[in-house]
Amino acid sequence: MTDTEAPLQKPALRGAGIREVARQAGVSIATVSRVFNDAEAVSSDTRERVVALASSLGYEPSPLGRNLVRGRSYLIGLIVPNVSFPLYGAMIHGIEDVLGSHGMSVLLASSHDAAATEVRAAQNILRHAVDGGIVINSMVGLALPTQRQSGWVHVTPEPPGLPCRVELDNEEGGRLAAMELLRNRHRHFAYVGAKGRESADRERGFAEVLRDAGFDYRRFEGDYSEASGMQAGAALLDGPLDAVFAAGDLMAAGVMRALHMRGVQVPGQVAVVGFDDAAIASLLYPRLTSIRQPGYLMGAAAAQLSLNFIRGRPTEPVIFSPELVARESTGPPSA
Amino acid sequence: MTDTEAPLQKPALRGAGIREVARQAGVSIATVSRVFNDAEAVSSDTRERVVALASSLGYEPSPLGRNLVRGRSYLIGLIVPNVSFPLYGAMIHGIEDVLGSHGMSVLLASSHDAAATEVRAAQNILRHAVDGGIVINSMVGLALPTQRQSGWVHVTPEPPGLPCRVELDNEEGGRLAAMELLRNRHRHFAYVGAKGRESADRERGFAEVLRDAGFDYRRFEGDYSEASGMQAGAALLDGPLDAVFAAGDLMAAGVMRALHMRGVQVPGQVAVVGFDDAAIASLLYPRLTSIRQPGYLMGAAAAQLSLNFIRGRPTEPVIFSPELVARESTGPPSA
DNA sequence: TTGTATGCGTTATCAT
DNA sequence: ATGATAACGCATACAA
Repeated sequence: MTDTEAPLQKPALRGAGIREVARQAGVSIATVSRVFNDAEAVSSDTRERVVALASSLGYEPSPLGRNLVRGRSYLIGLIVPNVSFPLYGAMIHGIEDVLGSHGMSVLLASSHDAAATEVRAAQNILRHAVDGGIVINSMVGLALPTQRQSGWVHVTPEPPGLPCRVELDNEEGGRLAAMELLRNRHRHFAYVGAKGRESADRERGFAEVLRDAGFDYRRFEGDYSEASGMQAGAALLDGPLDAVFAAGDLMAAGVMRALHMRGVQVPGQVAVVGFDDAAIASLLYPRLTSIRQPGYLMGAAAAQLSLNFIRGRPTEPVIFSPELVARESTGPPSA
Repeated sequence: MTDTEAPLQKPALRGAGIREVARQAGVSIATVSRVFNDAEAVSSDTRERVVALASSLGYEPSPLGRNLVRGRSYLIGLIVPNVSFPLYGAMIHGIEDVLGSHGMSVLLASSHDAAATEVRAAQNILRHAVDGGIVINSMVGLALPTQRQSGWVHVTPEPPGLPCRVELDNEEGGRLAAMELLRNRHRHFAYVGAKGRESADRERGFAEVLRDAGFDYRRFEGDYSEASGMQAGAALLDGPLDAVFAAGDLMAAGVMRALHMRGVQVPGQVAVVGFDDAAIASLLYPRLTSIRQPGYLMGAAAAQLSLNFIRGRPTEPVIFSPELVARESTGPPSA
């Protein structure tokens, strides 16, 4: 993939500069600059002349020069574990929208769920004089913003002390799942979780509601993969079971596949709730009830936080509430 | 979301500049520059002194100044319809890897499958003096690179005349699907397509192989959505049917759901092949046989093309071959 | 309203 | 091996 370093030929041929426009228009470069920053007053006469000449010469102010003199790049770095994960896609959408409406753009780098790659991604971004940055589910955590001044907002529950932070109320998510399952009069519950604080928070909420209703539950620890969900499904069938809450939709899919392979009806015999409301949730048989994270809004909030920071405004953590998306996997048996 | 335009406070506080480092080290700024571009020879004595002082002052060359004098931004614009779509995610991965290994970064903007948004995305990117650009499945087509000099590579089959282009051999994909279905001795075929050239190419290959084998097929036009796939499934059951090729995995999922709802066994009674090998393909019941696009490689190729263009090298279209990923939906009946 | 002049932080050329 | 110094393309304070 990496070929021998090539000659990187001289600066790409440039079009007319501000000087040439000024010369031909018979004005100073200051006036041309003013026209394009339409801040101060320019006589509509000269303005027209300059605009006409500029467009005929194909002139546009160079972002490079502008950035240098202004001391900013209008770039916000974004480190994301995996672009394809639907939740992150929604966040990116929100980030782009907010940033775009403020004249900023997204400099992307993926961490691919590995600490080493995340560090490389950060270095890649830091080479670019970004005005700020957003990191989704950082594995490196606080070690990141060390370089240069801070201004990085984290979208993750991990480092609880962080000032610039957007997170989901995972405990509430667990509560929602438990309530949905209780509503359908189940009795034998199970939680399929994973390592990390997110899963722990979800389980805490789940356990709390069940306890208050006088129920206990069994647990299985997976790793958010479908395979681990299948193991969970198989393992849990050893005992009485009629309701499963999985900390991720992929694991929920795995549980459902395991049940399906053993002829267990969903939701007839066992109800299943997932987490994230990924695109696959509505494509499974039956369609999967899930706890949705408001990804778009979380991304938008992160972007806004970043902008606030740049502008020197005080920032404080934003916490979002999840939402239950009820589908067939907890509803009445489907055809 | 858009608050009142804020004061955008003065240039972020800067650290020590090259001048300060030079002064304290008792050398000229030229020498400091040389140290950080370790191109020419600098006596290891002064080099050490400069490096030590720079790190103690927290100095790093400013990308802004460097970019200005070099006339490039080390940025490649990337316009993608939808970040979440797994195929595009794979492409982005490839793009990032190649670009990153050449010191370039990705400036991201999503088009969200709408022409208007794509144009906004392009404008957003063009504000940044990118050195080049990649656009995946452009809806605007050739209207895009008009502004500034070209240098944009397209990942799409749409404008066949484009010099900088990466595309998939969709016809071959259709052939692969037909061969897989023929291999399993089916007789009553159907194609579920959509508008656009991609679908047309896939159908052509599909039809060609079937014709050579002495078979005909029925057709249904959807729009790549699961819902349209369900309609197709329902409609096609009006006639004899034991093999379906859908131009997208979502439509294939819809077909399978429609069959499932009517008690038709897959693959026992009807075999199904999808396209793209999206993540959902391996999560469905049964797991879906699909035609995989080598997304990572296509992205990598696009990035390489873009780099070549920047370096003034000749570029020519790259065409990739799809690959059959055989799973349960065309295999023997599963448990 | 417009022009002059300075500086932004760096690289690169040409001396030395 | 190192130092002056001239760009790079623009914004802006100040003067007119």
